[in-house]
Amino acid sequence: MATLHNKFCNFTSMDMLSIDHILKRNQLSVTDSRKKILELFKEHNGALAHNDIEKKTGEKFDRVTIYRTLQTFVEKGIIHTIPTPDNSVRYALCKDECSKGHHHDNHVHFVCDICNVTYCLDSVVTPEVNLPQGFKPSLIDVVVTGRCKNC
Amino acid sequence: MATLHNKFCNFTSMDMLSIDHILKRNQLSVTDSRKKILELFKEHNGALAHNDIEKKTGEKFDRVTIYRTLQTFVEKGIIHTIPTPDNSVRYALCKDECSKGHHHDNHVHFVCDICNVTYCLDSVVTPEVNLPQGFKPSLIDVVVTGRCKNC
DNA sequence: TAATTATTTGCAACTTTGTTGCAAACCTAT
DNA sequence: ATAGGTTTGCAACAAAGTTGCAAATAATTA
Ligand SMILES: [Mn+2]
Ligand SMILES: [Mn+2]
Ligand SMILES: [Zn+2]
Ligand SMILES: [Zn+2]
Repeated sequence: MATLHNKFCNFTSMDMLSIDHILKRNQLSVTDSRKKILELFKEHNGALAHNDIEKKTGEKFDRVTIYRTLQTFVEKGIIHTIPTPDNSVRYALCKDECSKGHHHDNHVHFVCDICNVTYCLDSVVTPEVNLPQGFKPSLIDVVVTGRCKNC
Repeated sequence: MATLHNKFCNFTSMDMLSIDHILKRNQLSVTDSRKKILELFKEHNGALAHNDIEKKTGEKFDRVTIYRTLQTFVEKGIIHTIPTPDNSVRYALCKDECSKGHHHDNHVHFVCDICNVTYCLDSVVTPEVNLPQGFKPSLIDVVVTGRCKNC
């Protein structure tokens, strides 16, 4: 397996192919901004906020483009949103099962108070909740705040 | 028990006293804006966003005052915040056990997709979550979205 | 009750975050 | 290589949130 080595990217060619593939699979044209933002999600182990992406890409892309790219990715089921107590939307990569308008990210999220990293705890399945009579759930978000394993 | 009847308020004198009492108990001076905002929370059965309060109070108070009042109330444990998937902070009255810097609102929240009302489901206690090794929870937010009992 | 002190408010000015329309640039397919 | 559809960046705007400070209000003291 060949490895690409330029100063901007420490991805293997397989990773690159997979990024292109994710876009194509979702009928999205392969553009610089979409590739770069997907790369960021792949290399960053945790969730990213709009602002994180803006910083990590430097001045490379317009703010509007980032907003639109994130929207598109959410719609296509490539990333999902995570509500947080401090009310800043964060985004993380979906598993392969998610698709256009159909998310299946039924895992618990953890936001570290100290390092501020947001984890997708894929192994922790969203618990059952017994709602009062008449309430019909369609989505359950569980966000745990505390001290993470690295802090 | 006497009842106050003017066009602005359908509160009993007991309610009014209790509003004053909540403020005094928390070492807050009793001002028009604080009384009015607390009143809104008492009469509205559900959570309110900053914007709801701005609308319901008309032009009566400055936007900044509302921001500061909500902050103060959260700090004192009079209201608590509710994270929502659409990322608009909402606030709801705490039970009496909450106090300065020490919230005990361990109940599930429900946001209706249709009428958009946010409920504190006081009877539904936050479920246990088994976190992976090394993660120490300090707060668990459970937000359920769906169709409410009135929709 | 009146004067004094401490707290809160409103305003202005500003920053950050998010939205929209449109022409130029880019990607894809022929 | 070209044509057609899509995406991007820009500009202009709207909404949300923050800060400093002087004036107004509430609490305390005399
Ligand atoms: Mn996740
Ligand atoms: Mn609540
Ligand atoms: Zn941490
Ligand atoms: Zn409803």
